[in-house]
Amino acid sequence: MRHSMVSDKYEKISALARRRGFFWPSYEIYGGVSGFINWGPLGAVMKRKIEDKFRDMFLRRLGLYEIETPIIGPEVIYVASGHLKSFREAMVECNRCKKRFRADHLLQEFANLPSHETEKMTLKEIAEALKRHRVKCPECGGNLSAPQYFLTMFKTTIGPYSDAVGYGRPEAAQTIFVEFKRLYEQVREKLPTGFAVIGHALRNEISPRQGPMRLREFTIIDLEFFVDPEDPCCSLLEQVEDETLNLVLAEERLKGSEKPVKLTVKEALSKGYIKSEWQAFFMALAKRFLMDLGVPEDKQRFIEKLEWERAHYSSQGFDQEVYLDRWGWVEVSGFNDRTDFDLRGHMRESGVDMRVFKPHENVRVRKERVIEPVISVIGRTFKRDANKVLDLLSKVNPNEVEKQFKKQGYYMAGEFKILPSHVKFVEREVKETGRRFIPHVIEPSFGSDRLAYVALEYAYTVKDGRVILKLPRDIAPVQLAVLPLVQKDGLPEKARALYKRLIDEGFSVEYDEAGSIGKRYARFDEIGVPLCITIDYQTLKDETVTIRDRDSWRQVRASIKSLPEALWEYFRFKRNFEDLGTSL
RNA sequence: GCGGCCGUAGUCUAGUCUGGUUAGGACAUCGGCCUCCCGAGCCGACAGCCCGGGUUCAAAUCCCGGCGGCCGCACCA
Repeated sequence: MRHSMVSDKYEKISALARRRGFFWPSYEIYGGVSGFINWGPLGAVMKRKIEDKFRDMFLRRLGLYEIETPIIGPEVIYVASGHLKSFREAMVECNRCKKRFRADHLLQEFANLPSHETEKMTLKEIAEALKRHRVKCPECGGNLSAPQYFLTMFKTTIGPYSDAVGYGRPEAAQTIFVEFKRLYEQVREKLPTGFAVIGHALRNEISPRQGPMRLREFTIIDLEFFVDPEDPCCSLLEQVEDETLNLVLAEERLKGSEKPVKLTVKEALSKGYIKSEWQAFFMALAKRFLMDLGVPEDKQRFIEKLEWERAHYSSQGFDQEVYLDRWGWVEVSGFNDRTDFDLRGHMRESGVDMRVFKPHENVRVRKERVIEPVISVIGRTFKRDANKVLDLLSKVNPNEVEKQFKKQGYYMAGEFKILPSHVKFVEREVKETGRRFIPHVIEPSFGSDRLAYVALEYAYTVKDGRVILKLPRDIAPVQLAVLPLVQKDGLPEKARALYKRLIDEGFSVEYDEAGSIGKRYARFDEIGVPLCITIDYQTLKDETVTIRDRDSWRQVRASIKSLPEALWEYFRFKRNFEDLGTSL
């Protein structure tokens, strides 16, 4: 961290963003509330174009789908997802110096309790343990307050006078899991398949700062990709297998180093560093995504999360980080193997079977040894409990029962002693038409606001003391500016006609005749308009215009007639600037 | 949430210590003049003491509280 009196890039970008309408803090006229920002006229368009780029790369091209779901959800959802338990921390405050600490950290440090133990403790148990081990404030030795939970979900009630508790979603993922059964039917029971939500999420951060980087309300892009755990191969791997990734592995981090290794996707998988092929695939895609947003590959890395850093649902996780001028490495996306954790949780709480059925290629007939209870004997022996016993026996493993019979002459099914006379073992033919299982989930998740900020930071350049936002042409909020060279001799009229024409062709265009031509170029450079089209005296003679490139300030001359098609190709990266006309 | 520093037009800033005329300037913006390709020049306009309370004849200035920002601590599932 730097103590800069000189303003850093973040400050410069914030100032520009506020002045020109990319982003700024919300509710400023009432003093502002930290953790909330507005995206302005330019920022909202740019952010939407970034989200559209995600839609193109991750959904359209892969045949996956986007859905739109509510932000508020009933409490049970966050019971099932584990957030109500995990999305909070027991904290204590020192009565003397007022410093606050995580209670579990204190217990681990001063009472030598392992983390898996402190994790399970209730508030009461934590309070007792703190007392028992005489834990004091590690800073000043003062007495600590009773532990209290701080829940980082926004809580509300649903309906008037209702005691139905609801929460703002801290991630959009749960709204997908909850609907999985129906969605799976709608895509005609296809696996693998995936659904994305691009929408707001809420997290009641204790003390958010850092402008658009850490918000209480932000746009999350969650893609939940469902796979058969027994068929985890990625069918699209060849598209990315030679893509290189900068990986900071957990084993390296445990040694206290953050040295990245540069490996191809293929290598990272074969060495077992990335456990899931689909995870690796999405990471590679994310790398390309960020490169397309202007972040060079050496400013990107994937850092493997250590066990205790991972979310409660994750079995392996990488964060994609981008190097930023002010904060160093900052997370822009996360890749988690969520296994069947979430669907299993919703099965448990709702009682709905979320398993999918996958038919075998051929119906298999298998001989199976099963337990057949001798009902008459069981009835006589267990009387009232007979049904309970039958239920238990239907779930036991026959081989295990047989083993116990051989070993000790009986088998304990719960509290009931089963004797060999209670059951028969029979060979039965079982037709296996398929299998039922809970799909596993690979989740790429992006913070849209961070992506937008990152794109701005990497676009921000200074040339001859002037700011140029070198935004990739497909996310620039304004595509074209049409400018009469001077404000007389019929040039404005000619320019306005061209402006209308280009608007009609579907471009986002600005018209501007105020001030000198240089001043206007500068203004449009500052908001990242890729091309300026200038109407000059030559235009009046031969219907040609100059097109000026934002980044090189070079110009070409082109006929008005050729513009619409050429420009469409340019903005789809099918044509270079030099090929828009003849060089000047 | 704690501590330190800070808060004057859209932006940057003078003035605050030592209370006192109409809060001064620059850039930006808008209008006009000028202008044949890179924030040119001239004229004019718009626009400000974070909010609340207190002290005082008088508060941008002193005091208290709040809000916000930056940095550090903590937090970031």
